[in-house]
Amino acid sequence: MSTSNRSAYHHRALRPALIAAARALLDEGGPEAVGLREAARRVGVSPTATYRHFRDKDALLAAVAAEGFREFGAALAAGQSAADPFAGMGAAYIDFALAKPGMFQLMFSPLLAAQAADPDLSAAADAAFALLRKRAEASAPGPFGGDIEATTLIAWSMVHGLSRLVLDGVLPREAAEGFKRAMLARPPGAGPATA
Amino acid sequence: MSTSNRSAYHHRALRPALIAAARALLDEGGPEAVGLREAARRVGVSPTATYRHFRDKDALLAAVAAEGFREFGAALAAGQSAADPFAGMGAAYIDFALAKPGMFQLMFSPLLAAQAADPDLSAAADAAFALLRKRAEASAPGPFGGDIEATTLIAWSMVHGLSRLVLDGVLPREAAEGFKRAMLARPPGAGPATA
DNA sequence: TGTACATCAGTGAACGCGCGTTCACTGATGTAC
DNA sequence: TGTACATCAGTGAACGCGCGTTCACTGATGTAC
Repeated sequence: MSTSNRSAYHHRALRPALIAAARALLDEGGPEAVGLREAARRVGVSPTATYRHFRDKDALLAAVAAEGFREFGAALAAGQSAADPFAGMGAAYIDFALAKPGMFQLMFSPLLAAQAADPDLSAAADAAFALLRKRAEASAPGPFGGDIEATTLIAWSMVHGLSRLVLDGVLPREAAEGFKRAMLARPPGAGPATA
Repeated sequence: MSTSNRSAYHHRALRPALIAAARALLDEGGPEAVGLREAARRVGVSPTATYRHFRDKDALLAAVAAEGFREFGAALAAGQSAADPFAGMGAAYIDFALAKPGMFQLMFSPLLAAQAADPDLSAAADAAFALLRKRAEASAPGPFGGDIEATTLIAWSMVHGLSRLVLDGVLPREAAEGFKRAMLARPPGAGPATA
């Protein structure tokens, strides 16, 4: 390691290290568990050092969430290359939420709206959401009519709601499997049912 | 007021007063904003007095959530007496979430699972959820097949997801109206689409 | 009707916690000449 | 190649905050006799 034997005073990669530490906290205890001081402690740096790289706590969270949205977009894109693209993307949505619950919760927290001015976060989120819309566009008319707006809204709401109900412990994890099977049996993108 | 001129030492109705104060905090700032100390402060009583009526903070929150679930159940029941019972109940679900966002978030927070042992909360939640299930039962087969489980899951996920996406500021409030219109146009309880 | 006393419902002070953020600072780096 | 110096990236101490919870306590209530 060429970086390990240099002076410890200058970390040289504090920003990504702080983001990584915040992610670890996110994984361990959800959005509530992420703190500037604790992240700094994990990296082995004083709390103050944080402010060299992030305006405040929300800026750090926004950076983490942006990373999350990029991974989310990639997962959705990969999902739609399944035999049934619509159901595939839906399954990818749910799988992401269940695999990275802390991240998912952060991404869909009020932070997103509060940090709307953050170009990195906004761009990452918009890109992911655009995938959903594109997919609905390709698959409309859905079972609720031909409106693309409505198809997007309904499909998105469905996978999002299922994800949250499972994450919040209202529905058991197996519900996600049942849901994915039902989606596959007759995805909303399959058009009107053939009676 | 026969109660106003008695000694202030014994409040006589501290429990409901604390619940009401907690609800007010919930309305003002969401679940995060609810605190034992602040609730006690509002009622004009020492923080310690709280412990005469609630084991701890979570017990107070559970009492508030139970109240919420009772109102939620009543709203759902009222909603299903609409011309289209399925869409009516769905609209009632969404309307409740948007009208009482703090309460809705508390009800569907990890608290519910954490306080599963609380009989009052469990009963209230189960009663509300049973209504959803009953409605799906009456309306199956839905557009995803005849499985009652699947119909419940899908319809519930839909309205829940839409509610959360709007509450979290991801979708604009108008989306809820568009969603309700789409539901009415072809509710999942209407059975397979007539091509 | 009056009184003793158990019980109930409060008080007030304190503990320990961790947080986000600001301040004045210093050590390390790298660039211009 | 060496040196002066601006800039950058850290430090350490402190502020003020509010929280949940525990402790030993006291004032008010209501019931038995």
